[in-house]
Amino acid sequence: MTKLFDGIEEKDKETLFKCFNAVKKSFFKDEIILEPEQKIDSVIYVSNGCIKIIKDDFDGNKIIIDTIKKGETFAEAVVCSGIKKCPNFVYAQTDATLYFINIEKILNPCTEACLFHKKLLQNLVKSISEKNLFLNQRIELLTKKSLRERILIYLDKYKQKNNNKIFEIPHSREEMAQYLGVNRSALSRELCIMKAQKLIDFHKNSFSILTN
Amino acid sequence: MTKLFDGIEEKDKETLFKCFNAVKKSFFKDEIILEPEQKIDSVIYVSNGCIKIIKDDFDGNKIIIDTIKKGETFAEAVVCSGIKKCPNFVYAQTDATLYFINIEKILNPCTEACLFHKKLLQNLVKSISEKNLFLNQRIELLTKKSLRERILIYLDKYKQKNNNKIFEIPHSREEMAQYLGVNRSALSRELCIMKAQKLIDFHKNSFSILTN
DNA sequence: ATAAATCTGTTGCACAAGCAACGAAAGAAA
DNA sequence: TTTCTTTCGTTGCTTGTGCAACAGATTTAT
Repeated sequence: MTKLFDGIEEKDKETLFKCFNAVKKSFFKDEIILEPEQKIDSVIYVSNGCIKIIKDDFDGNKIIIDTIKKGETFAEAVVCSGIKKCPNFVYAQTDATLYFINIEKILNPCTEACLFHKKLLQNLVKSISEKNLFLNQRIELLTKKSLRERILIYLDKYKQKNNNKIFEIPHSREEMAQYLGVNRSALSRELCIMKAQKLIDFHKNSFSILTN
Repeated sequence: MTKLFDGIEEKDKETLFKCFNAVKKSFFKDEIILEPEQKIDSVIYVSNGCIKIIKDDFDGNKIIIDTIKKGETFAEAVVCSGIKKCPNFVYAQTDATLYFINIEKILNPCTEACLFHKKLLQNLVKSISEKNLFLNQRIELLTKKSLRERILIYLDKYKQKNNNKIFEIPHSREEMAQYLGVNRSALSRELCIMKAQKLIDFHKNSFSILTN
């Protein structure tokens, strides 16, 4: 995935942040950064630490939407779409330092000659587009009716990514179930059936697909 | 939804197309415009007619992904993401005239003084972002386990859009089922049960939610 | 090392929803 | 009008998967 500041060096970031009048804020572990419905008009850059985005279901279920790590940004789509209301809770997973960069500053040419502005805009477009494709893939998966189909699509994705017979998945079973939109124990059951039928093999998070 | 040329007048479009060296092509009804895996590096503007994007399932199921009408563009996300391979079939639903606009031309500042370039870039970012949010909403819906929940989320969406007790939905039952990721007859069954339980009411495509 | 907590697999049960097949209603065509 | 086509509702049957509850395994904390 392309990041907003890809291809821009650390020292140049400083220049950009100044040019953008970016606001620096620090948060302690578990502190709330944003709440649902809160107004937001900035892309947020994680300079240090790690934050998590959590969806609070009506039913009280808390689902981790995403984890944003050092050097990454988030909220691009929300602020660029003009909605400008935070759809989820955002917590600090660790102590964290963030930069809030007003989106208007990014979208409008800077008065000073700002060399990296063009690159930044292109990164913005590219990263949102990539996210878009990712979401499309997930929708395709979620519209499959059988759990087995979903599992196979999921595994195939990580097989291609690792490009190896044996590959690692980055999720726990619970997370995987969440991604596939199914019940954890049902997932566990189906995985074991597939293993018994010699369709796949796995040990912990190492998987392989046994096609003939 | 924001369109790529929102806020840009017809006569100015001409200027832009020239500035971009856009390629004009015409297609007859049912002609194939793009095939899966085909290389693509242009955003496509539908100047006349109407085209449809169709996903060809391994199983042979054909699913209409989207319909693009006169004045709209498509393929933004694919070409901006750098994938640059068409993921689906694209057909002409009617006779159609299209403009192919190379994405590099859009992303890079024009040598000539092109007044609308900035606006165009901002539209691009906004429209992809909006699409992004739309996809997120759909994912949220698709991860609901019960059909009833999905129906209610779906209806609520169109209720808010129409902002009226009685509102229209833009899908046939088959399309609605496809959007919800469920079986059509199961959808029909559940809708009627909900009507019997006085949770909702509907006649053809007019719906209302009977909350107390 | 021991205890506590978390993660993963296992199983029985219930039921929501898939599927197929058909008929009624509505709309289009002749 | 009549006929054909498409859409929608209806129903019986079947099954995949949700859910709950527990057990074993693994990891983390004390």
